[in-house]
Amino acid sequence: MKIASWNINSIRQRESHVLSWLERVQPDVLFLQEIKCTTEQFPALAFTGLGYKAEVHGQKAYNGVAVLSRVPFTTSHRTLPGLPEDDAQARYIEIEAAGITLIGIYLPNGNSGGEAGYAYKLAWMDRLAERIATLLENDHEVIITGDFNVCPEPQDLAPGALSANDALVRPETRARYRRMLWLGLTDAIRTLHPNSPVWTFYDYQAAAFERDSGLRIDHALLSPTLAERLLSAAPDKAERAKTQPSDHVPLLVEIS
DNA sequence: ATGCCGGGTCCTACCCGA
Repeated sequence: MKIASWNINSIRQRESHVLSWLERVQPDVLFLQEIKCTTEQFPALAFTGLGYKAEVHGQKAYNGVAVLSRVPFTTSHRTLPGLPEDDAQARYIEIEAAGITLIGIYLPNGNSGGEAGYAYKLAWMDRLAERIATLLENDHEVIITGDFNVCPEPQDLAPGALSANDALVRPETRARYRRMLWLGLTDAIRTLHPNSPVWTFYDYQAAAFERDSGLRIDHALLSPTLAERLLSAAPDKAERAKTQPSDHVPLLVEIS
């Protein structure tokens, strides 16, 4: 089973990129983040032709997540359980397919909106850990993938790419990421690439891609029995070299 | 480089991303 994630930075700008990537890679499930459109504006029909059914949680202008699946699935949640009822940010989608709970997230960046913006990020991470704990307590097999906006460790950012107090690397951010690992989840990409730089994002500015100056902020976390079935996990760097790319590259995880 | 690009929208100067 091939499970993928991609922060696409506007699906309307990059529909053709997604279509060609689906044709080439043939994932069973692809989670998308930052679709930057409403549910109604999402080009679901374009993917139906390739055999993918879409579930979309859109929002005007910002955020927005979706999942495309060519295997049968049911949708269990479109918002992160535990968040306030009036939270309108489209950042979470959870489905059941092939006996697995699959979660796609666009975790808040936390650098805008001052301390309140950062507190929102931390609260979101707390609710996410609670959701994962509940699923694991109920013996679900779980994969959670998406744009986490977290560089888990110092080797997860190129030298000089971020300041020490950036919300992606602050100690409180990293502590909450570690808490998810300590619940029993495995970081699929780092587990299979323990000692090499792995980037999933390259800034559009200052020729970051050409300088190989990136961040590892998109992740795939697996529950224990899924981790035992892990075959491969890697970002698809070639997508970033294409014309008008997203600033993130797709991740692909393969499970036996 | 606390925004150098590249999305978005109150259509055009400004907000946001990482």
